[in-house]
Amino acid sequence: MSEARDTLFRYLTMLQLIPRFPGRIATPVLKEKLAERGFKIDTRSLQRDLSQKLSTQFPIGCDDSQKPYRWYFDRDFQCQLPALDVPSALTLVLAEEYLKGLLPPVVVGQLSPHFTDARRLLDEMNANGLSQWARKVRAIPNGKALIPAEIDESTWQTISEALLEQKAVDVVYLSRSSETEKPFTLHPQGIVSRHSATYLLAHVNGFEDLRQFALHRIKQASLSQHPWQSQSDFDIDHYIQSGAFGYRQGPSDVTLEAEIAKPVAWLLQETPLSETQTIEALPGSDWYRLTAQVPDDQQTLWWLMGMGANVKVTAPAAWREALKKSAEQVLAHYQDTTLSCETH
Amino acid sequence: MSEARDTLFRYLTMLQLIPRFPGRIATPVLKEKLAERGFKIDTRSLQRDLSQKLSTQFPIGCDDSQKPYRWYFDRDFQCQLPALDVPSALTLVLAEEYLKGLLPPVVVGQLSPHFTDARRLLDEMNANGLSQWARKVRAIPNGKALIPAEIDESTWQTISEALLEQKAVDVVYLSRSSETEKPFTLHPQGIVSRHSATYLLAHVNGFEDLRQFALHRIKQASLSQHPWQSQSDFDIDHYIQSGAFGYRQGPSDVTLEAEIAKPVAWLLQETPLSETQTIEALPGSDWYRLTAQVPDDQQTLWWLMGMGANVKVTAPAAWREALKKSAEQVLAHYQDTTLSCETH
DNA sequence: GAATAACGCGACACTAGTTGTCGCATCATC
DNA sequence: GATGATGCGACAACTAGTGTCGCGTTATTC
Repeated sequence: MSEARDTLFRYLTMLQLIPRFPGRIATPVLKEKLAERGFKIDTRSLQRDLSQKLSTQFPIGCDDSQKPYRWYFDRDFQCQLPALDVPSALTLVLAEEYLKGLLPPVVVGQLSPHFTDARRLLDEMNANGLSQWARKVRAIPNGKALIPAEIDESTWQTISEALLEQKAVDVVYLSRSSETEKPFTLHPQGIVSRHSATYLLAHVNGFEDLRQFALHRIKQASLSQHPWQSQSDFDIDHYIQSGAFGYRQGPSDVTLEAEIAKPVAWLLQETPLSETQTIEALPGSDWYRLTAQVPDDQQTLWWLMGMGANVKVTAPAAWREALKKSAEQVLAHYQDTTLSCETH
Repeated sequence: MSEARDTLFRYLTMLQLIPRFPGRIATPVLKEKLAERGFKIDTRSLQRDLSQKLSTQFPIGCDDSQKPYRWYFDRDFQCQLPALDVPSALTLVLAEEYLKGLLPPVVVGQLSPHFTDARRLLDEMNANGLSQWARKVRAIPNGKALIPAEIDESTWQTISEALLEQKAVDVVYLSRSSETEKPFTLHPQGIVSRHSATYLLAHVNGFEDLRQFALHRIKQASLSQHPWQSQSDFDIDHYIQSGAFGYRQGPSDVTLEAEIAKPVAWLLQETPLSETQTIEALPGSDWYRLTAQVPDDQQTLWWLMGMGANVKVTAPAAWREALKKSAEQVLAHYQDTTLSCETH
């Protein structure tokens, strides 16, 4: 940085200070921020740089409808400084495929400059007769992909800003129970994304208890004037494990013991259930004995349930009973049409 | 670009041409590439720019152990041109949490410059007494997260490069069946990431059939001298749907009809199974009737299975039978210890 | 609604940085 | 050991960046 008088570096700093489109920055504000960073420069020079140099070389726009002009980058412009390499671009493409099924479209859209950058790079290879990456890469999601709930772009922006900058928000919320829209002032404490829905954890203004607000049921959101109300001892992991999202989790891991069929054994050998897993063949059959320290949570139980007849849990007893009971109940559903309760 | 003589723009181009650390670029090569892009400049100027301007202002290193000097960026340097905004940074943090459970660590590491960039931005807010983002954001994965298989960094780089640039690779592969390491020359056609494992689809040199190679069982990989052998009619979606990954999928969607318990109804109202789903209350109970067009695939069946007693499928009949049979088999497993086949 | 301050912009002179060229030293390659 | 490629210091010509001033226009304020 030395004398901090280097033009190139100042330009780069300017480019970093100019936000992407929904945001804008006024000339005097820019001057101020540059000064903070050691670039004390005449207003005139700044104006020249913006209107003659940067905006001709970069996709930078100017809102000149009111007098302190406001500058912004094109919505989807992005420039990686060390350009993306091929492996990173491929990774981004894979990441996008996964995330599309997990996060609301708008949230993934937040990253679109990154993804389009990767695609552009791969497309350019394509121009040289290569790649066709889109036909070569697939991500198969880990479970059934429900359709992520739609949320509003400005909602996401407001909420995430409020959460991270510790501000309160005024929202209009469509309550689950009453089906009516109500205004609230919320004090955000955390965000949890689960399945395909995303929840804000917040206090309602004036109350002490923490509540969940599904982002897709927030109809309007804006930063509030209220001072932010914090909960000093809030621990998001503790909150989740206490069962707030339907994921009870025992305080410590449990030892899972099960007999598993061959395909499951193969699967687990490659992508283990946990760090401490052991698998040994059961003599005289195609089955294997699995032992693993796993978290005592709903996820694991569901996974076992999904394995169906390929897994036979012997411990812990609670899971064994849960699986059995679930099977009985399922069977009961179908019992009335077909009489069958045979063992095989 | 106008005269293409603009210094700032040329500097930026240089910065984009200099790769991150494992890669390097020699001065004359850089000159050549700049010329391609319209910056015809004297070698001397280039040398000056590198050693006096860029490497003093940026984390750029120089390997001067042999004479055409080679330049590279610090391994983890990254510079977003329009800097990240808060919502994007939060999204990246969420994305990282999800991807950590889905992709091999090395592959996620490929994106670490992006993630560290986001974390740095949020940490800087923290310095102003704000944020503490790490304690506020969680992603709960969609299913049981198996531990992603480890793969080698250079393996990922080589394989992804080979796939996208249409080159053959020489690998040493630990075969699943024989448990011995064997050398192969592979002609990559695609990559599929599923659960927590990633597979390369490729022809073995001299053969016509496509085989799957788990990346974590590739012990060594290097670009091969062999010319790349393509399969013109290869269609990755068709390949997956033909059942290659255990995901049989019927050619078209089926109509799912089921009775679902209240919690499931709530879930599906917010994050639907499909675009065409309808849910209506069943009079006289807490149950609902669900109708939806869903893909005829294993994923959906697993999801239904995971719902256990909260879902009672009435159509298609094949699924109904599959669920029933699975429940019977599971029950059979546990039958020997507890006698029970009651309906309740 | 008029005064005042803020902002954008053209012009100009001055300064600083950039560029190509040349010469020489060093290193890789054959 | 010769040849050619590369790095680097120096220098002069040139280009581009900079601050200042003045004027016209646009917010802001009382």
